[in-house]
Amino acid sequence: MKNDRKYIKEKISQLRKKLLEYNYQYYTMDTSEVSDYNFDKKLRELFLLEKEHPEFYDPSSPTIRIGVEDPTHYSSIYYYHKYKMYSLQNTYSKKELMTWKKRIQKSISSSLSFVCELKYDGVSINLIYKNGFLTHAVTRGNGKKGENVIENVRTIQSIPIKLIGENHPAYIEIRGEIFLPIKKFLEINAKRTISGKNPYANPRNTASSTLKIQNSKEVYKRTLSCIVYSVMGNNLPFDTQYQALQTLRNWGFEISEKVLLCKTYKEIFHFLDYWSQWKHQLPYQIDGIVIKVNEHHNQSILGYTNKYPRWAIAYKFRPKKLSETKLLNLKFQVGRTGIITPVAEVIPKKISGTIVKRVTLYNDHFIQKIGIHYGDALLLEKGGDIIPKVAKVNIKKRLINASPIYFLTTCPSCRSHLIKKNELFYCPNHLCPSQNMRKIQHFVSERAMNIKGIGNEMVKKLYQKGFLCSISDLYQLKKEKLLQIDGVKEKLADSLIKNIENSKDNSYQRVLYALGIPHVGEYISKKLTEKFLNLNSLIQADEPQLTSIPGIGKKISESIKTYFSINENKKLVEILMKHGLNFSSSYKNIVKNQFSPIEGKSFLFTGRLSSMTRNKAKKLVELLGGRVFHTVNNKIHFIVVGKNFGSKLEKCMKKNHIKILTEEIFIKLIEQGKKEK
DNA sequence: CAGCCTCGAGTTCT
DNA sequence: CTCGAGGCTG
Repeated sequence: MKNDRKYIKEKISQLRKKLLEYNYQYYTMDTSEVSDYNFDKKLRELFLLEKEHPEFYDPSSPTIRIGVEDPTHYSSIYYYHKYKMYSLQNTYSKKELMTWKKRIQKSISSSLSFVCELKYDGVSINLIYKNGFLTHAVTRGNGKKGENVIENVRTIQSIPIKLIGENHPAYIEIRGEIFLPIKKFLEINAKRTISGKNPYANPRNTASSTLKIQNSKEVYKRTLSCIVYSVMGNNLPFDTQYQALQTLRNWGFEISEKVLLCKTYKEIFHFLDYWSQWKHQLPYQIDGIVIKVNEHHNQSILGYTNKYPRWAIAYKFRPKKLSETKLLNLKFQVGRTGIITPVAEVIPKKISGTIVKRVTLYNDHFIQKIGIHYGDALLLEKGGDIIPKVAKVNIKKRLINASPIYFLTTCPSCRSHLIKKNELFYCPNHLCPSQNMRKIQHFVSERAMNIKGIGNEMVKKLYQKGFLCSISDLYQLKKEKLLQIDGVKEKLADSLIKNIENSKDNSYQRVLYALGIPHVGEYISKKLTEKFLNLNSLIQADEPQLTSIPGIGKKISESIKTYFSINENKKLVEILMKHGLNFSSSYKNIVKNQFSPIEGKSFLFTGRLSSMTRNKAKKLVELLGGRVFHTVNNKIHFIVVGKNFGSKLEKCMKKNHIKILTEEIFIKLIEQGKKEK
């Protein structure tokens, strides 16, 4: 009996080892010692043994990747990325690429090299390995938080469950792209068509929806692929992008099939031209080329903006086909701030998976630039594959008597004379019915007061019936009025009333944003409510007080002053206060504002710090909600003085309000700031 | 004052 | 996602 167990254990371990090895060979070296048939046979054998002997369970077993694990096993599906997943700055022109290269070269004195990789058109994924084992696979989501799709990702053969080799970092995140080879995509669609289902629009969408299928065995059958391109973590065993790729390959991953390490425009452009010509020969879709600064230390000098790394750019191939449709009608919409937006209504046309009926023309400048006439044949593309955009007009199909488009001179809603400010036309009437309705729609919207059940359509109906003429009417809306709206019955009416009532609990910050003061969005609202703890102090604030907030200048402060000087707005705020909406910051907010040493404060550095780089210091300050400037100005609270400091210190000493800190005190502040958090 | 970055505002469809 | 405006840096 004892021997028997020992034998089984040995057998299981052998099978696991062999399968992992085969798997690696098959998918990375393009050769295999074992046929698919044998591979499956061994896999099945292992599965049966493991099922009979659960005591030998091991999360790294190759069987788990084919989805035999109990799906109820998952913990929560949402997962925060430890390192933010950025998107890439992209460009369609070589000229812009040259500007980019010149720009980054300005901030870097040493010689730069670049790595060019193919940009696979798939779904971004963040693979988390702890001590060499795959533990999570998280979709990009919004860059900070994604969905854990580990069960499905385990079925992907080109992703190792255990990294090859030894001494792997304790924690790493590997970034890659999951995609579906074109051939497989066509097969899946052929099958779907036969069984009467709608075919998928393109391989990318298919890969994306495949990752979300609940049944991992189905996912396994679809044979997704994955390539990886970067590693995040501490003390990584390489210091260039090129080495990172080689390391990834040694760990058992697939990397971009073609990689170029180079220095000059000429080399980069040659790579771009080559692949722009030959991309169709590849068995998968690519939508461009990614160009990255090779050296990690140069990457960290360049750093990141809020959205992208400054050290990388995607050169995208022009979207393949433009879809032609016809301009049927031109509508002018009035936004909540009075901006008039022209929207083209076109013959419905299917473009990469969705039917497009309307497309924005932004403003008059855009219409003139493209040169659109009534009845024109419009060529559409999809910006980022979601929002349709007019690329150009098919001039050949223009009718001889086609008339050019003249922008409106009066508001389509209230007939007021429009005012032109820069490129935009505004309706100046702040009582304009259309603007008014838009304001209500904004007020109830998800990001503002988030009143569920009352969306744009509902507001429109209520507005047209005269039940909802201003924001404040919301809070005296009676059930009997709601019941007069099509499709509203007892149950819905009750829930709407309840949701309106509940919205009174929203924070001051949300309420302020919901008012819709021009130029005051979510971010500025937040800043304002942190500095001015109730509405009264905001109304009474003068310009210098307002502009002392980073991000608020003359225009925004003027807009705020103007808003509260208009009678209707004053009345509105008064009524909302009576209804019990929040017009002061919560206790938590007040405490945060008063006691955090870093949050909301601005720093300036001079001289060299001994315990960290300036870049690191900057990141720490920003992480804790502070700001870092590089030149002396009136918004600075602290100057941190290091070795060999420069003239900035002298300039700061002339300004009485700036506190001078040594490095030690700065570090203490940081420590304290971390504790508060 | 140019150039960069961030924010606000408007938009599409499932 | 995209465009333009506003704010800030150098």
